[in-house]
Amino acid sequence: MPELPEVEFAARIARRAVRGRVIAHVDVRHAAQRRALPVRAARSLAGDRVVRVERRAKYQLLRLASGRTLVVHFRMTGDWVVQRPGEGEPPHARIVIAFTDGSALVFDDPRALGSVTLVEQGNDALPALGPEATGRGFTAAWLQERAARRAVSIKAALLDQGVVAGVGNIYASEALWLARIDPRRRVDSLDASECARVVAAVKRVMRRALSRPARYYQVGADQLRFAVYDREGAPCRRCRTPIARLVQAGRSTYWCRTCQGLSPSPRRVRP
DNA sequence: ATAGGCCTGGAC
DNA sequence: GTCCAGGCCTAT
Repeated sequence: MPELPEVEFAARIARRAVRGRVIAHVDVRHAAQRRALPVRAARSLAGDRVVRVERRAKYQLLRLASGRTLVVHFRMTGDWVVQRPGEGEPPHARIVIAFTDGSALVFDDPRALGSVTLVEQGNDALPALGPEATGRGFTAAWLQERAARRAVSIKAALLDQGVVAGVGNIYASEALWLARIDPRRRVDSLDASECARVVAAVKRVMRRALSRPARYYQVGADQLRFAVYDREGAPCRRCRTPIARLVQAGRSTYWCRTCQGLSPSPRRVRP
């Protein structure tokens, strides 16, 4: 589900639910999660306190009073469930962070691909990341510089977290449609004005998503949220051409062959 | 640059 | 049963 806007939304939920609370115990319920958070590490969390919750790209950082950091990544299907005292657990509870007041923050993750890791004070909590997709540092000049002589598509470049952080497969397609850029274009073939269009479009789709707190993505649900994603065969909102799907680097890309053609000047048809 | 792996559930 | 899925890492 989650790209930058959804993770931001989740971080706000976590912030409200856990800031200042003292951890009673942390239970790791799924063997796969134990690779990232071994039993020893989980056990060491008892008695620590969450002092604040930050977000960077698709990561959430739970800063602890001990100076350590819990780094959370939702991957495909992770999410928080806030559990009040006495409430039951969600069906796919993978990691339960229980607090001394009886409440809990539950990492719910059907596919169990997400991760929670404990990073000691002084160690890097995160890998190298490009500027935030919504940030001032993400500019046409930056994109062009990072794209120089790279033989990847613009679509793949947008998914590269070292180029721009927080964009995922859905909003990459959405942004390229908005910018009217063919997703198959080599990123180093974009000129300055095309880069500027892409950057503006990424920021626009991110901000739009941030302004409507849609927490979940569900296949087939709420088609109105997306212009092209998961709309193969449905009419383009600009020109009525059926939306096409292609696979790039193993991921689906949705696009409009007319609006996003390699040649300039797409025709526009009144809706 | 691409395929495969991690996992499970839902759609078909 | 088979195929597909919003992410990211590793190996080829």
